Amino acid sequence: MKRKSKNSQNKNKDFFEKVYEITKMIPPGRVTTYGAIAKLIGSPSSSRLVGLALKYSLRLKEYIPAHRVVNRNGLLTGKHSFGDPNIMQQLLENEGIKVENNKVVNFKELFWDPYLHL
DNA sequence: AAGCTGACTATGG
DNA sequence: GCCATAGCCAGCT
Repeated sequence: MKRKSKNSQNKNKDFFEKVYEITKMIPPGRVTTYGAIAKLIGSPSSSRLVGLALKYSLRLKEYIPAHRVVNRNGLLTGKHSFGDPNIMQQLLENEGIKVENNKVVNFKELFWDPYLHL
């Protein structure tokens, strides 16, 4: 059956969904990076979309531990998207992650590699 | 409907 | 060693 072209809006929503799925995998007290997620999905250069997806994930009814995702420097670049800049840091500290100067302390050690989960 | 934006990252000057 | 630029791609306005 050929489908009408009106369904041409079949866009790759998988990207966002995968981002959500991977983000949910992140264990408490751990953090990962946009690049790692993007690479895991298959588009290492699409790290922006990861952040974008996480931003929109905040609107979702489902809870996504978006605060566990930081940039490759361990910097809380997305803290401002939580409504108030302190929320993200509070969430991280609540899980035992130390944040100093908007940066995750011992980021390298706390980094959770999604590949290890596969 | 078309263009802008963005929670990035790597590279070059 | 810091600032500027380019690539990336889809959802949002």
